[in-house]
Amino acid sequence: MTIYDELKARGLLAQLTDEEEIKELINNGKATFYIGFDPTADSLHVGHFMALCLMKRLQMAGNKPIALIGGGTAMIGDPSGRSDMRTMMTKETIDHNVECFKKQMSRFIDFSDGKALLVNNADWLLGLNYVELLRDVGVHFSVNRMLTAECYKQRMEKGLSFLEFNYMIMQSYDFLALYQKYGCNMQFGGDDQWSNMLGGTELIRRKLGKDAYAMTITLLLNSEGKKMGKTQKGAVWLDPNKTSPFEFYQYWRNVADADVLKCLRMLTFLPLEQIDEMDKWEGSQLNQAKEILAYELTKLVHGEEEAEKAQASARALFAGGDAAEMPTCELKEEDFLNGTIDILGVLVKAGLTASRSEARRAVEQGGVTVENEKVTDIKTVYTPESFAGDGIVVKRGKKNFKRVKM
RNA sequence: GGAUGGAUUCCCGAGUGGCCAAAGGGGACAGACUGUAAAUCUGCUGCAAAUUGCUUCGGUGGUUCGAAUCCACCUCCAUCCA
Repeated sequence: MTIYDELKARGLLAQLTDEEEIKELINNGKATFYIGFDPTADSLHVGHFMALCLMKRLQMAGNKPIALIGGGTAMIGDPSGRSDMRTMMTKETIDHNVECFKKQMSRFIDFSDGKALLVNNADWLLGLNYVELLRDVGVHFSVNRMLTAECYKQRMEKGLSFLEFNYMIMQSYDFLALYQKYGCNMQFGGDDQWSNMLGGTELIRRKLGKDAYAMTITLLLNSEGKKMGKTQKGAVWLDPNKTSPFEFYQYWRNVADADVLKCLRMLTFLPLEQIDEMDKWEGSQLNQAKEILAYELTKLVHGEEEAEKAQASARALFAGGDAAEMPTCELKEEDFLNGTIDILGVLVKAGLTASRSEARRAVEQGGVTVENEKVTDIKTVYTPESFAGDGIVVKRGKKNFKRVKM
């Protein structure tokens, strides 16, 4: 199976500028392609992960990837898919984020011996001269055309600043710069980047009279049409300090039935035959598929050892037993008042609830369990001895656990 | 710069002097049912020493016994005019 067919079978391809040409290039390892990542946070998240996987797949097929970190474009902020303006980031924050991105990326992509490149567009964007750029690049953009672009449409209602309006131009300029510097002839990105990417191919054609190609990856949406990889608390991060391997595992373990197969195809490296086999599964059997998905992804992101641990913990916990690997928190002397701490205090200290009021509600509604015993009285108190040794397991709801020690 | 409309709790959105911690919906959370799923039903959704107290309705001052509601100024947003 060719790489192109595989990508297609996995449902990764969304839009392509020239299907035949792109097929030809990537199947024969003749593509030098880039994917841009704007350092808007200090860790990559699931959305980035998908792009990195694509990079890896194409790299394995002999193509040369360029990972572009948008240290320059992040100064502007991409309006695509946003209903309001991003908060502006300082240069320092961006620089810090760029460093974090670099570290995380090198775990996934092999950058040795020029097999892949890692560049930062701050290197060429920040030094640009305004008037020169206008004359050089600005002439090739039609404002009328730009305004009809999908990525600006949503913003026409809410307002769009000139700053953000220029994002497309910067991204197009990136493509041109990479084309000239490294012979980069293709750009990949999320489907929400389509109009920005077209800007680049067009600029190259007008400026150099050469052809360059663009291809977008399907956005990972759940069955409700929302972007996956987001929780109430925010994104699911790849940084174990921001999203622990256990939480990461649990996120995938809990995806909806309707989304498991799609996730397996798009995110894992499991052979398609194996996934097609799982496609026949129904009902509660899908639970196994979820377990596989969670395990595979945790393994890819955090390594086999962490994946094993997360899986073992999850199995033990939901089977009602005890688990060695569990989020733990330690109480201190000062958490006790007159030698005791009440259940509300424990819940708050363990981070299981945000406030005592919330803790009170949880207990009153029968959602709190300590050592597998339901707590019904909000006045229940504990002494330091209760937390001695391995501590006690406090549970709020069905899926929030914490081992509380002294 | 001018005119008009607007800013309410996580989001949308009612409220236009006391009965307002603020309707309704969404989301989130908890319970039942289940398969760590979905759907459904129920509860719940500012904080706390909790039948009470405290802080919230863009900001600052003011009127009033009493302000999300009235007045003044300011900030921001939208639309139209320049």
